[in-house]
Amino acid sequence: MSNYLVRTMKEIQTEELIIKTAKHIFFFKGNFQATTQDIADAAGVNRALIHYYFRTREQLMEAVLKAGMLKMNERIFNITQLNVSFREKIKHFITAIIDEARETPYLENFVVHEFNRLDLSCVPYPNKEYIQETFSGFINQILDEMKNGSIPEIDPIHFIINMVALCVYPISTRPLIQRTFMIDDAAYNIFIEEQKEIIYKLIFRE
Amino acid sequence: MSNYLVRTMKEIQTEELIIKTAKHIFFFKGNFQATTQDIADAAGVNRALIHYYFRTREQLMEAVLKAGMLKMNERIFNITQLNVSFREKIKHFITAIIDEARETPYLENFVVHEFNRLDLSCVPYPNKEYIQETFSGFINQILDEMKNGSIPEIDPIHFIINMVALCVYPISTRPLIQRTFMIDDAAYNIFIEEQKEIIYKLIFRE
Amino acid sequence: MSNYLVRTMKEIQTEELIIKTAKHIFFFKGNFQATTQDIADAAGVNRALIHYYFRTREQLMEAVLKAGMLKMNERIFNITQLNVSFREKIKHFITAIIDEARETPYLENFVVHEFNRLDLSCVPYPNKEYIQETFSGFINQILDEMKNGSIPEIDPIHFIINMVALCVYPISTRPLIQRTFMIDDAAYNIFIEEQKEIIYKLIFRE
Amino acid sequence: MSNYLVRTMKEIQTEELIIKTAKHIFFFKGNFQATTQDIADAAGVNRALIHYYFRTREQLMEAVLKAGMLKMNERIFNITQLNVSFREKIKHFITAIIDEARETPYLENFVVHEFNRLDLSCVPYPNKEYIQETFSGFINQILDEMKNGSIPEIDPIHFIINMVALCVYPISTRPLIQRTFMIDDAAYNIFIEEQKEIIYKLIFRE
DNA sequence: TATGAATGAGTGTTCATTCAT
DNA sequence: GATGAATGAACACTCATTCAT
Repeated sequence: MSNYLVRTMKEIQTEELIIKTAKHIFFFKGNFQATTQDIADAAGVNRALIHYYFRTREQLMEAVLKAGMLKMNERIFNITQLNVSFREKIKHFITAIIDEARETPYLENFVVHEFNRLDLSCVPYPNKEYIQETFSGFINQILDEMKNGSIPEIDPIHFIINMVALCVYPISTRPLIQRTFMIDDAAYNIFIEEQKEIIYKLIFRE
Repeated sequence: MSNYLVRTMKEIQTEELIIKTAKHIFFFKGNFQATTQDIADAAGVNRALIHYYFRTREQLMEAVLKAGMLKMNERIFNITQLNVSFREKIKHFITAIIDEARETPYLENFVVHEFNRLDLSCVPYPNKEYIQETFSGFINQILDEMKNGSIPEIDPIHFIINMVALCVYPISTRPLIQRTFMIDDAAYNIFIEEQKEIIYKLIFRE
Repeated sequence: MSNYLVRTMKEIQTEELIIKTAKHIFFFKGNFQATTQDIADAAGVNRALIHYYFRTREQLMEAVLKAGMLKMNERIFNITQLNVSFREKIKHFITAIIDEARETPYLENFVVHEFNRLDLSCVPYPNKEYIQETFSGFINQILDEMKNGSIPEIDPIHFIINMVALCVYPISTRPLIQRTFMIDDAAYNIFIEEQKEIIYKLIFRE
Repeated sequence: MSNYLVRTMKEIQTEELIIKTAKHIFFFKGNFQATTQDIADAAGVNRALIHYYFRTREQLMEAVLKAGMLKMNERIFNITQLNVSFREKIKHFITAIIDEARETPYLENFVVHEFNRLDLSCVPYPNKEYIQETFSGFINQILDEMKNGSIPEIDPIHFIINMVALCVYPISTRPLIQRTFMIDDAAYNIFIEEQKEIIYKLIFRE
């Protein structure tokens, strides 16, 4: 392998390591106030390296935010691309969102938090066509299912948001729920697995 | 009125003003990084007064956190105390939670955020008996309704959490949803009102 | 004295102390790279106090720069206001500039240095009328003297600048000259006193 | 040509390029705070190369300072070596100093600045004999001219310094003067050319 | 020779906190 | 009770410097 490639790989590795660590801190740990030192320590690198690769904390945050938004878009995009029955799609969707939310329980909160903190004009608007393209097929399928009566007739946006709400909310508020109802970690994992089934049944009125 | 009383009233007023302002910043604005200066400015008081009344920022945060948890408990407690039919109770519950969530959209996120930040041992455990007392009547009522088939038979905890999820999630993630689906403020308010109806129908399978 | 006045005086004292120290460091010591810590140490105050009063280092620098420019303007203004003969005026001017330059040997260099560093548009332009008003009387007097032959006929601007050059240059480049010609401090002070006489004689061709 | 020679030439070229660029930044631009990155960027080389050739920033500064002092010495030395009449010598001197000062307007300021910054013991003392050798002929010539009355009788050191002052000061304080008297660039160039004539006439009382 | 990656020391700045009044 | 002044600790960020290649 040439020197060039070795260097490039090293660079990418460290940069990747930093952003991966930052994502873990923000999305998984939910420590929105994490300092550059916190991130550097967690990544096992020198604090100045964060500035070497991202110049400012803010630019790192932007990179993390963009990655977070991309992750959310992909979550929906992936499911809409599946070539299976509607019921199968929904089953996959629920499982995928819940399982991913366990890995990044504070993803949505972080994104909302950054939206509040930033001048929203800084955050690039989603491409309207891309969104429509991504959703239109899925939304049409939802409308079809409503017509044939397998699911209740409501605005498909409500349908999607409610489905996501039922998946994500119990995970993003997990510490709160566990304390309120005094559920331990093991029990909560079971609780979440049951939730998958419950959401599915709720949607299809079984 | 004696000087003593005047001072006391002033004290209470200022202390209340500070905590009220802090709650607004944390629960409504979602600015979890707010500095004591931010809070003092918003309250129109001198920064040092915050320390006069609360000693440290951390103790103010604790007071806000406790107020937040109390607010959430009361939300549920109030509804359980209503002497109306189950369907009416649920209708009230949905309306109350959604309307309150609009006033404090980041209440849950803030509490979770503080749980993550703090050594959990610092936060006083909820009184098990109090929780049971509060919920038991409501849970029994839910179980009754399940038995007579008006709502699906699931763990009542799931039932409550899902109902709250459907109410709170669309409000706490409002900025995210508005951007993703390009919904403006006016349309979103209508969206939320529709959501009340949709949740009710979803619960009672109408 | 009322509390208000005491506090105000304290504030002004410290703020004055900081800027006075900064002026000493920049104008007298010529340490243009002085850090806020250097200034704070020299003033015997906490570094954060500099930010308390001036918010940023840059704003302190601006205040110092403005004070420096004012000082230079006043130097010329004061001399033009004297109600004495032209020869007396020049004698006063030379003495005043040299004596002041000894107290602030790097004043001009500092101002030029800041001009180079800053976007010049930030530095407020001198008021053309004010400058004209200040100089016009003096310039007319110079022109009169030229007409009656007591001084050589040149552009009065040249006359003024050259006079200042002869006063300031030997002081602002003092370390350089002392080393080049191996002159010790005592000898240099004598040298400067002689210079006063020499400039006067050079101007009036005595 | 052998590899060795190629490397050596490249080495010298790059080293020369760096110091030439540094001199330009310090002597011409007057940016005394220039970082190694600033210098590297201006030279179009990698920042680490500066350390490869000069080990530390300080050693580069020393090299630049030495070059600056040498430049100033040569300026005087060159003129003393000319085999022309005293008046011609002075005419050359004035023109040479002013024209060179235009190319390195901050040379003197930089040297003084470094003298202030450094422990003076670091900067090598000028060789007394060399200075005497260089100046003695010139000084004797000045003394001769004083005796025959073509120039006023003053300490020759004063004579030299004042002549340099009149040449250098209007250039080193150029931004300050231009602003004070609101002179544009074109007019200032004319101003400087006039100054050459004025200094000559002032010295010889014409 | 040349360079990107990496680091420790330092710099401006902010902040919670304390104190005298 | 209320406030401006003052401070130490922490923060993001910069910079000269080193090192492996």
